Amino acid sequence: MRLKDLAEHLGLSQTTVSRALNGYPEVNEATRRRVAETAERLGYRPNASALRLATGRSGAIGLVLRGAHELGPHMSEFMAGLGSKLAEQEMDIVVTIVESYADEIAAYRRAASSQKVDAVILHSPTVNDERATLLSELKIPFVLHGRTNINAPVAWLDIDNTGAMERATGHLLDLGHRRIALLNGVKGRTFSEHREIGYLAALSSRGISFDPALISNSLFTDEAAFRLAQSMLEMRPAPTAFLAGSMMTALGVFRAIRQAGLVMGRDVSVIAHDDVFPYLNADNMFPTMSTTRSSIRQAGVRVADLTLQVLAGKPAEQVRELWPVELVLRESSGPPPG
Amino acid sequence: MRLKDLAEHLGLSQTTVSRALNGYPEVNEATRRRVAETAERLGYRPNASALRLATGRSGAIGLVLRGAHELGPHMSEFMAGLGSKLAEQEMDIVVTIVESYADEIAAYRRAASSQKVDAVILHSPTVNDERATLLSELKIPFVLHGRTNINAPVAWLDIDNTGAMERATGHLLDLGHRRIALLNGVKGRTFSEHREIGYLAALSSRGISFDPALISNSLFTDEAAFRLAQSMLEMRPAPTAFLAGSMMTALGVFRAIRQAGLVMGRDVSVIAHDDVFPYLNADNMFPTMSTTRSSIRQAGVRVADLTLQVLAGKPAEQVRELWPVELVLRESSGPPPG
DNA sequence: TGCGGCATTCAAAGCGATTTCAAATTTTGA
DNA sequence: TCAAAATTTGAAATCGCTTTGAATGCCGCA
Repeated sequence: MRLKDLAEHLGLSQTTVSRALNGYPEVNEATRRRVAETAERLGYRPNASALRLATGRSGAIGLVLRGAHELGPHMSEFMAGLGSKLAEQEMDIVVTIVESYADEIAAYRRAASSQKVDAVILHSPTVNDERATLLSELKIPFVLHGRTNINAPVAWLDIDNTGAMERATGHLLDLGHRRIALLNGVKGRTFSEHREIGYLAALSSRGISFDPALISNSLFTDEAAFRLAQSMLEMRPAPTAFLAGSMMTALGVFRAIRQAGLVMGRDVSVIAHDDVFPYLNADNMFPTMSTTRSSIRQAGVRVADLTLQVLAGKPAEQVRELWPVELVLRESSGPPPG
Repeated sequence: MRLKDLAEHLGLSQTTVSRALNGYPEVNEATRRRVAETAERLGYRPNASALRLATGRSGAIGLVLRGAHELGPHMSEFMAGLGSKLAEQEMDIVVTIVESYADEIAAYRRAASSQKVDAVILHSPTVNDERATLLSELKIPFVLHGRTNINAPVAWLDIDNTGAMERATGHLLDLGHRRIALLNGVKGRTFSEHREIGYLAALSSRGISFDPALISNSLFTDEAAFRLAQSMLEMRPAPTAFLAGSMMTALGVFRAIRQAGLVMGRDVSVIAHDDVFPYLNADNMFPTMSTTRSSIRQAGVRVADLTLQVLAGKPAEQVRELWPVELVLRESSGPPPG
């Protein structure tokens, strides 16, 4: 069923039918109703490719992911938020999986020249993210989930990682902890750097020196966290508290603590960053987990909003949001033993 | 940079340039090289919408997800596999997030009439899945991840859930367990039914009666599993073994066992189904987890393959694959106490 | 020399929508 | 009552590509 068929069926021109369906004013109300009713009854839908070619808009936003590590639980939560908002505008997400960084760059170039998507979401940026630079050079509208320092206006939404870590660390210090381990994300990512800055700020504001051996950088997997926590617990003096970068990390730390014959919340405190996974709830852990909490799904919803604003023409430099992070204290953190 | 511009730049017609780039035979080798080189140098890429309109192919496959529960860790692993294969063909995944079942149906209808995607992947089917029926009526090529019973040929790939559960249950029975709890997926899904069938088959083949109170159905979340396992452990006699539907489920069971003051692998055995998450490894749990193991990411890769075959014209009834499931015994399972 | 055959190239017709510009019809106002 | 204005409709151009069908030039062979 093409527009042409529908028009013939109605005894009208394509022009009029198109206008009727798209809500243009210059069409008789009776005609419009008749068109709408018939289109509905016949199940007419404009051909997506034709519509895109004619309008120049693709009705989709792009997400380029490096398969192995990036399409994990964080990304899927983020996508869930993103998609739920985009669905309201009948837009969808075009996911491109790439192997390498080079492929990722190529994917963006291709996206630009093939006009496959109207905008792109960029995530997990590095401190000076070349992809962001590339996207602005290519003039592809994009919104960054996170922050980066580049010489171009960037629309972004980020959470206050620095503030979150500063408060969590400060809280532990105030409880009397002196050796606090930071299981941070991979080096070079802005959020990792920000978290480290917050951590260091809390220490230095209380005049406490820091031990580089207590800071580690890794992926947020249960396994990596277990190994790191285990080896840190063998240090003498051992850390009395851990800051875990994600809930997966917390699971690994938890395991290491148990295996060392210690009890979380009594012998060792843990505060984890919680991106609010529906299937892994800090409140339902045992003991319940103290967290710095910020919903990544909500962030996805909002990033979708911002993307729509950017597409509507709002200048990138006016699109920036920094979200506060809650510190939620539960059983896994307390004063150090002794 | 349009084809027209490129053609003018080269002093050739659009026809020749198009043919040169698309590898048609009737073009001079020297010309082809010149075209290819210039296109590369100028960074020409065909406009995706125009190409799609002209060829009738959209270069994308669709995935419709109900936001909240479906876009979880399982789906993201599956997508990672799917996408890595599709990327080789420069195809991408169009993700549509919907709220309700009605929205999902509408999304398929829209996909059909707008020709937004070349094919669709259907997942987590029910025993008689109406969506599958709809898709075959709409004549949208699709591949099912899982199985369903409908009156139409369906291309599918599934794992042998029945066999897996039968073996796992049989193994526990042979170790001497008599009260084995099954924490199954939600009722109505084919995989849940298959697992229950396998479970029951193992019991009945050994002449052991089954207690319906030991079977539960829920989402695969840590929280639901915890609650269910907890209440089962309060039964008298309590189950001495658990079959956990996923690694998330296993985490909840693990927690319930601990909270009851019991030790996993000694007082209570657990065998979990493992979809092989890179961030949550059965080998790295404490104790290490016995599992029925089948990589969901690999399944994604293969489903992509099958989809391409279907698009190439292979009849759906010839596309069906049943994958065996490994039983991997580790520390979390052993003979019952006493 | 003339002609069929081959290798190349091109002009133009789609693909299915939107949109410009013009035409037809109805309403309005003096 | 009639011209002007407003309303409503339509023909045709356009978006950027592929593909059909025709044309061009060159070669070898009788």
